[in-house]
Amino acid sequence: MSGKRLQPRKEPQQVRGELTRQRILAAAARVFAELGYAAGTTNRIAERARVSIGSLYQYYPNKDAILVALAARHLDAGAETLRRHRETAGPPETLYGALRELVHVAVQNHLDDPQLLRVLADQAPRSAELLEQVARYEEERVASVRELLERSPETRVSNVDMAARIVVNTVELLVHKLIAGPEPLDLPAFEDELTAMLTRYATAGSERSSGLGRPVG
Amino acid sequence: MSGKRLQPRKEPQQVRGELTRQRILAAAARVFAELGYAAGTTNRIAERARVSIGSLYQYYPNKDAILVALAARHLDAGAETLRRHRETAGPPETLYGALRELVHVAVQNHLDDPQLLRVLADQAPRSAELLEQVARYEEERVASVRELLERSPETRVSNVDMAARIVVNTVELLVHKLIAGPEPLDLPAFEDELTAMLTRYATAGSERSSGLGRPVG
DNA sequence: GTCTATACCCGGATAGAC
DNA sequence: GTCTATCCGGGTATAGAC
Repeated sequence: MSGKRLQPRKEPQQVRGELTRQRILAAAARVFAELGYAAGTTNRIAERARVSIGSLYQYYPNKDAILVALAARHLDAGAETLRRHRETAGPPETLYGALRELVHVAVQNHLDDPQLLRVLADQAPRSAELLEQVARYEEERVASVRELLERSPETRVSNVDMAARIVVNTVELLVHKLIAGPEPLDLPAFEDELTAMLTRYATAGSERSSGLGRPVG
Repeated sequence: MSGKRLQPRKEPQQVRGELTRQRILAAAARVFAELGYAAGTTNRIAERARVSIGSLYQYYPNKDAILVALAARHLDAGAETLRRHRETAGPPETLYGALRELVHVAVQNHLDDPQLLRVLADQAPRSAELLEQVARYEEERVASVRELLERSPETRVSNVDMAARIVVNTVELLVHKLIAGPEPLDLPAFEDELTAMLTRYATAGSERSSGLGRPVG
């Protein structure tokens, strides 16, 4: 009973804790991006976060959990990117517009830390949980594109299922690879060309019928 | 000077040696394909090859060398696939034919061991040597496609450089991912659709002008 | 609640017998 | 020329002091 300590310590347990948690995550992002998953050791992450290895393990039970947290953060960012885009651009009206949105959002979503994203996609340990989560997400997008193709009167593809898989994966993979690649990329040109390819594919050359900005060629 | 051994031992040094060498390589292919590079330990490879770990290191100086050998073997197979294809089909005459060949050869080249190919492409430790070798190979193919696009009168793309990069990478990445994927793939349909996408892109919907087998749509 | 020190494990690679 | 046994390094994770 000696206390004269009202308003004790604000709430450092919560705030500072969350802060160092973020520091660790940020450090992990950079270390994984630079060295890959295998060479990105927990010691190195702790060092980069200027936190001892012991502290790191107080926030994350193991190395894998850090990667999962990073992945979750990326998925959230993806949804957020789409939301913000629609906030100004509105929902797409034409097939061309939808495909352009698909491409644009993917590009935006990979601009911040392409290297890390590549590690996440390529070297992530295929834990059943994470694997399933990603698969479900992809399935979702494929279904959405398939629906888009079916609904749109401009569509000319013969095999809608296959087309949807091809479109989604093409965007995803190309963006991953080309943005993360060593040589700098002319982003607007890239978006234009990729969107053009997808649109011409989906409409079999009848892209005049939609609200195409520039009738390429 | 005691010998009564003419025709001594045939030539077991050469023949049996090369044989176990191949056994090790085959075992490594399966182990890497199943477990990935990190979890595919040399011990496990030796075990699978029914060879002791000591013997393994007599044939390969380190783990990485095994991976490089595997990669080299794949590149050779690629060239061979192309050669055999042209042997019966002849060189492509039209833009459509060239793109179809590009797709078909890529698919054929990934049919034998897709899992392994994925490990090779994704998890290979980025040793400068291997990295450069792959980059050069890709640059080669991009240049070839660019030339193809420039030469062909049917071409309608606005940005030839970008288009060539997109085409080559799309084929490479899609084939990797979709063939290695869990769900079975309708190969002929896949080849048809992918070729259609690339052709429509390159010719901007004027694919009627070439020797197109089926005017899709 | 953050640190240091270290236990524990496992993989790559080598030594040396046969 | 193939084996067994082992070294050595390093990475994850924990114990326990402060």
